[in-house]
Amino acid sequence: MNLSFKEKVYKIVKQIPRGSVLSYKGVAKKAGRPKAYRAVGNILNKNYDKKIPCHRVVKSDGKPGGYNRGLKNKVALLKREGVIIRKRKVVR
DNA sequence: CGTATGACGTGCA
DNA sequence: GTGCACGCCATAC
Repeated sequence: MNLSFKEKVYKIVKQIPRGSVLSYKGVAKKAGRPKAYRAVGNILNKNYDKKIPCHRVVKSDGKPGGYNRGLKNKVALLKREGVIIRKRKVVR
């Protein structure tokens, strides 16, 4: 594979449609490494890119997890896109 | 339900 | 070359 695991993760996250969220584990699975959910969190939190809606990636519990640009901003962005946040969790 | 622990894959300093 | 952080799961209390 030409692409490193992190590059695959970026590609998956970039394909997340507006108003939708995906868990770190879900991203890892789509990236071909379902057991590397830990790595996904590490990569996305440390490597923010404007082209990557990493604010649409949350924990399996629906909790926001981490965010390089500020956790409050992450929640605000999600709400702005139509994602409802209740008790620090995503309502589904 | 909240807190704690152990084990895991990957990237970075 | 080494250690750290990240999130998830199971188990325990």
